[in-house]
Amino acid sequence: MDTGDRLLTPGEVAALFRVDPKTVTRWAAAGRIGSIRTPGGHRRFRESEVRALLEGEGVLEDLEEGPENRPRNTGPATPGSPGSPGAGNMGMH
Amino acid sequence: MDTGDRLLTPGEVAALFRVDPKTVTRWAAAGRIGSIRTPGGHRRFRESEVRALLEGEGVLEDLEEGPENRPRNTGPATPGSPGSPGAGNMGMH
DNA sequence: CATAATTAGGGTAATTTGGGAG
DNA sequence: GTTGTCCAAATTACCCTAATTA
Repeated sequence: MDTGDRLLTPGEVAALFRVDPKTVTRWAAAGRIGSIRTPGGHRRFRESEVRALLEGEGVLEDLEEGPENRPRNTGPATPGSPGSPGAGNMGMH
Repeated sequence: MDTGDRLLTPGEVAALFRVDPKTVTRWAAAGRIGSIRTPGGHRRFRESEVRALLEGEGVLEDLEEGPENRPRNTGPATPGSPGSPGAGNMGMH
């Protein structure tokens, strides 16, 4: 079961999300994303978790391995993403 | 499961932490991780200790939003947990 | 004993960390 | 409330050659 337990560096995650590494660090500090710390203090993120966050909730099994991005969903109209119950963690008011 | 008393090579530990073998060696040199030296001078690390350090924060609790996903494992607690004998790591500064 | 792969050692660049302010 | 950039410091990654391991 290779769920992709590879660990990613903050820079890798930042590049995936198109944000600054500092922002990724803040997500980890806020507990919004799991992080593994090296004995030296640096953080490592799980590829599977990052992918899950990137996909929102698409539980598709796509094992791509190429730099190219898979073509968009050949499906019909855009599903929109109305649901996205998200639920997650936000709010905190 | 065995407590993992096997000895791992720097390369193995490096792959687990997604770091360079040199970095693992540096951890051992800094006393951040216990290391066993071979008569030749190479270092070996304990699987149990490495796993203990690998325990990251992660999102242990379910933080999902999918109504159809609930791999809740109410199984009995794991008896006989790894006692991690002797391993008194914890490098504090 | 010989070969291939890994590891150790030193040194320098790149990345990451943490806090502060916009 | 979140994100991006500034700073200084620490940690990590890659370069090399020699020794050890398998």
